[in-house]
Amino acid sequence: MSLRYALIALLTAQPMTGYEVSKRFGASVGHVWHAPDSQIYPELRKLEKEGLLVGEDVPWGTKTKTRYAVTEAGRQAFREWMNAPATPHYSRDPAYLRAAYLDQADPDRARQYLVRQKEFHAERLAVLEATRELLQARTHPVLAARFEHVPPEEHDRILAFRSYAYDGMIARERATIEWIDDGLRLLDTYS
Amino acid sequence: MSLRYALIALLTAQPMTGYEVSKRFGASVGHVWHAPDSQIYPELRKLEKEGLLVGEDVPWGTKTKTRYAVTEAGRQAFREWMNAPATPHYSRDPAYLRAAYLDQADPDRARQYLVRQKEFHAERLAVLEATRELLQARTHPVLAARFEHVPPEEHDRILAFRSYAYDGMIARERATIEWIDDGLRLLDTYS
DNA sequence: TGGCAATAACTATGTCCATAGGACATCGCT
DNA sequence: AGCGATGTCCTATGGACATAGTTATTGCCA
Repeated sequence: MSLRYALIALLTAQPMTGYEVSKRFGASVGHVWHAPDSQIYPELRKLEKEGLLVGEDVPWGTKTKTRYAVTEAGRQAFREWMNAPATPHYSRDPAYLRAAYLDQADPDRARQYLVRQKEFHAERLAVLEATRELLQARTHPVLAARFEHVPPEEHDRILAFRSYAYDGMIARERATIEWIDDGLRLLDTYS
Repeated sequence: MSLRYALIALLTAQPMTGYEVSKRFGASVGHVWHAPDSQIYPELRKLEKEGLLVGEDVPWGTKTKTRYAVTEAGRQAFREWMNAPATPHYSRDPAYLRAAYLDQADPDRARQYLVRQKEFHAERLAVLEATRELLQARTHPVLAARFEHVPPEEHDRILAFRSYAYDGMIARERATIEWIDDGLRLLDTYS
């Protein structure tokens, strides 16, 4: 259920075609809630059918593409979702499952695995930190587009919460990397 | 794909019926990889059909229930999975999405939301810490069952990696709780 | 011994999501 | 004018997962 709100959130910055959504998604809300094209396009159409988005046909070659904009109903639905009570969420991270049974793996493979994991998380950390910089500098394209039609006195507040989300993700990545280092040390101890 | 390995891992401790699996799951591997009954029962049958588990019929009233045990093929599949290269994993936590747009929520609702989230995470933290204690004391039922048929010199190693997984989850919960506290402070600043 | 709670085992249904594509458009080059 | 690279838009398929049930058995005690 979160994808739809991620899409609405993105489209409140500015109207976009499906392709633009799918591109910008990956560099903004997508950090926070990843989704592939194959989910984005159908969901956009579904949201249009439900009246949370309006699609405007734009000529494209001999065909047309659709530019989506958020409707008032869409804004309302988003606000309701934001104001809804919290629902518990089960974390399901395969890394913990593998970690728990790392004693069963070949120690060298286990080490390779952890090193690779560390690389993934280091890369993600770098992307998150870079994006956070862009936000702080107010040059992030989606944020900049949003600021163009939002009164300046709200800018700080918006920026503060966007950054806050990134802070959480960055802290998590850092903690994960430390945890992986612990795992490598554990492997050294027990092999 | 992880559920099946979580189930195999659990069943290597001792053979169990579907019901036992679904109960014990929640107090062990389930912390690491949550799954409801409706996924567990079909997956067990699928694993049996693939030969990774054997089911033995046990009379139960006028009917029978099935007690599952891991086959050698099952152990092998598990080892292969443990030795496979790491695959990236997209984190998808609705909490970050909501956090990013908390400026859109009614401040009181936002505060309620964060407080509730904090409760969830505090509860989960308590469960994880308690389970970790049980592991350390070697009184955790699943671990105890496993130790009965595993040579004593391997006990420490197994315990170390189980604890390691819990350490990671505990660290994550602690970090999340701190992050939520930051969010509450942020709300105070901007409202 | 009849009833009721707790235990045990399982199913149905729909949505979410990942993997893997397919098809047309535009641009720059030769 | 033709060709390939890249950009744009979208689909098909199956498995994973959540929510919400159903049916049978056992134990207990009034």
